[in-house]
Amino acid sequence: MTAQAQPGAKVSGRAQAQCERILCAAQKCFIEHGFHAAGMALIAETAGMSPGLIYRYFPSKSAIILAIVERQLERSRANIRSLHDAPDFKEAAFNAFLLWRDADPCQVNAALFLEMSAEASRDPMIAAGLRTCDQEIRHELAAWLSASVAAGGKGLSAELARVRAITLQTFFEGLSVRALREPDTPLEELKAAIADFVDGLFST
Amino acid sequence: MTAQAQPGAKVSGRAQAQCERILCAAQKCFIEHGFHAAGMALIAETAGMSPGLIYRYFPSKSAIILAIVERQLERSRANIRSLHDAPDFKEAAFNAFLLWRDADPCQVNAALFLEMSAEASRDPMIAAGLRTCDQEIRHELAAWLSASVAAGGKGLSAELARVRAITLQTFFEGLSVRALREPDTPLEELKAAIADFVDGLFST
Amino acid sequence: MTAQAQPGAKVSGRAQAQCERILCAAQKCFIEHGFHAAGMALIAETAGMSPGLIYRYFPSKSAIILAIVERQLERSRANIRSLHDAPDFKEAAFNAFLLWRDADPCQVNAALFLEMSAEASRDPMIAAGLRTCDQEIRHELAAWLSASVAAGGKGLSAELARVRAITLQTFFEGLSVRALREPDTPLEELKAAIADFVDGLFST
Amino acid sequence: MTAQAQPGAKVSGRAQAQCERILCAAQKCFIEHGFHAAGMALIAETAGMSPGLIYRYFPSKSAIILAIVERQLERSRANIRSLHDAPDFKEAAFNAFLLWRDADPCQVNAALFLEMSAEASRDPMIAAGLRTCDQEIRHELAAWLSASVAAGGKGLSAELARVRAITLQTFFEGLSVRALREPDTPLEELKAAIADFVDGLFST
DNA sequence: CATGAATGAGTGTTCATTCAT
DNA sequence: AATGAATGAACACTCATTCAT
Repeated sequence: MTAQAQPGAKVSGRAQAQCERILCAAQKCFIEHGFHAAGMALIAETAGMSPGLIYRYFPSKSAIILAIVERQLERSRANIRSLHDAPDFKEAAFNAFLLWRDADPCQVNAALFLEMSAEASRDPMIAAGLRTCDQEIRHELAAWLSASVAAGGKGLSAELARVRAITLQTFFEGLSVRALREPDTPLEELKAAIADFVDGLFST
Repeated sequence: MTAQAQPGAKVSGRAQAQCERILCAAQKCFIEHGFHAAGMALIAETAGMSPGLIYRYFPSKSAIILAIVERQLERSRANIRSLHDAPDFKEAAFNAFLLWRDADPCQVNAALFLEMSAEASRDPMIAAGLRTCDQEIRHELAAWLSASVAAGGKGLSAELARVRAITLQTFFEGLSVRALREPDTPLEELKAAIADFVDGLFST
Repeated sequence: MTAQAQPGAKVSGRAQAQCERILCAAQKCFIEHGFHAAGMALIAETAGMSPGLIYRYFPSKSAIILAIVERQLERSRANIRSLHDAPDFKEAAFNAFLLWRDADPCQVNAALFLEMSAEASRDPMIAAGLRTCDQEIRHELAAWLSASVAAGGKGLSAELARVRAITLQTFFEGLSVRALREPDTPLEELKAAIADFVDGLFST
Repeated sequence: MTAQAQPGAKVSGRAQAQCERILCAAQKCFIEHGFHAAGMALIAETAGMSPGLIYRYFPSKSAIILAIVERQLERSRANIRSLHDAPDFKEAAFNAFLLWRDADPCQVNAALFLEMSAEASRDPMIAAGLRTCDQEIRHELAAWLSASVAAGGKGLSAELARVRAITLQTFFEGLSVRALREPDTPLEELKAAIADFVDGLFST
């Protein structure tokens, strides 16, 4: 019961807490200024530490992005799993989008999502990380779509589930772009478009 | 009526040609290396001129992006208008995506599209340009959707046309993200997803 | 006759002059502060230009050292060839050492020589450059030693000439070390040691 | 007489042991990576202690080099004294060089020797230390050279002994440079050059 | 109109040194 | 006595932009 209090965990806890501080600060800076414009000095200042200290925890700037991607993977998985219990998918999708758009600075959000996607076209490590992340999320989505209705799923055939997972993923990624390119789009319009999309797919 | 009678136009013609050369070169470089990694020196070399000369036609690197955005607007409008004559929307959508993904260097493509979207979150001028572009495209789409079937349209009500234009736009933007994050996705899978999406929206 | 005035040579002349300025400044800085302690900013300031401009002419700091090494090679060769006409080798050797020790900042001197040797143990490119330089100088020395007395040489057998070239080279390199480790050694003592060394080798 | 009776000495003994560990580790690191490339962190790790602890025994990185120089002085003296008993100086000189070139990590060797010499041109404390070291070694050499043949010496006059000590010292320093600049020189060539040098000096 | 040499502020990263524990 | 996390001032190098020619 007191296992959490063991000294080893304590030490590791300190390091992990520093990593958290750095990742949160980096996310905030990347969102506000973009990946290239956010210098290590700014990230360090935001994290309340010196630039040099960051390199004790991450070997490079790219490694920080990579860590953000990997951290996000688990969060996305949790979000998708929560769909199993959602009474109305249309509502759930809209709420997910809202969270995604206006996430607190310690969550990946739409802006950072695009920033990372753009960076992937240059940095192979980031590209690989994103690819893995996307695949896992798609598998999770397909699992939900092919689960029986009784189990909170949609009861689709395995084949259709795979295709529709792509369709859903694509549309949600499109929403991220929308949020960035026309941030002042009225929410009702987006809600209507989401409804239009979901109704079409799951109408039968 | 004769060209010689308009010396101003002649000069303007040359200037416009230079602008074209710069914009094409810049697009090529941005697509190949990304917005930040493509230096002005590379753009100048690609355009076959000196770096200094670029600044005679564009006040800054951002201004070049802006011009690319605006130039793309007209092209997109033309693309959408061609939908009126397309026999099968599903097929047309897939072909549009292919062009978009593998565009020749003088066309905006998926990679550049995301690059610009990400940049917009920092540069207000680019943001404004993209917003205008998106709106015009959406209006064009809505016009097509609400046109009568006889006129090559879809005969939707004005209200539904507006919503569905957003839905379509969102999905296509999502396809851009897909193309960048998982470039090796089999084309058949994407084609199936596009079909899944279009079938759902226009099934009735 | 006016070939030197051709425009091509003029342009190349400008670039070469800049290279010279950089190399001279770098040599001065390396001698005064050492290779690592002499920052690019200091070299640039010494050369009367901005740091960025150096990189138009040399791709890296190491490349500057390499260029210095290569430039020195030709100078050393010329020095050795002048031995053919020297009436007294003992005198010539001592004078060569004096020049070497107190060279003007645009000549490699003892301090820079050691700096480069030490750096070679880390930078393989510099190591390769120095190796080539040493070999060429040794060959030049051997050629002089095996030339007939009538031709200003020493008339040694080819085999002995090769060995003795190493002996001479080694001793001269030792003089560089001496000049740095005990700079206030009386010149007469060094002159006596040089005489002792030369007398021994060429006594018969 | 008992160690316990001298608590001060005990403490000093521990401190001295720590100093030894640091010096050996530093020498190893300097030889393997060079003076500037060997960081305090690496030295600390090699010595099996924390970086901070080193500063309890040495005020700076330069102080470590200085201590290495001083420690080497005694070792060199011992080496020279062993010449008294050497049957063949030529052989002894070659063996000394081999040891010098491939010394175990707790001995100063050729690479470190040059590293220190180069550093001396900047750091006055190191320069002073090296100067003292060189003088003592030269005196030791001169003493051997002027000792009677019966005593294992060379029986030179005091004056010639002083000069020849410089000659010998210079040549050996030159061998260090050779070892670094052309490490793949065949040993036989160096042996021949050493023989050439020694034969010349001691031929009569 | 056109050049390309020149600028200089800015980048990610390193490392000798310090100090709270 | 000992730790190792933390500092911060460097460093080599880049690149959008300017300007003398």
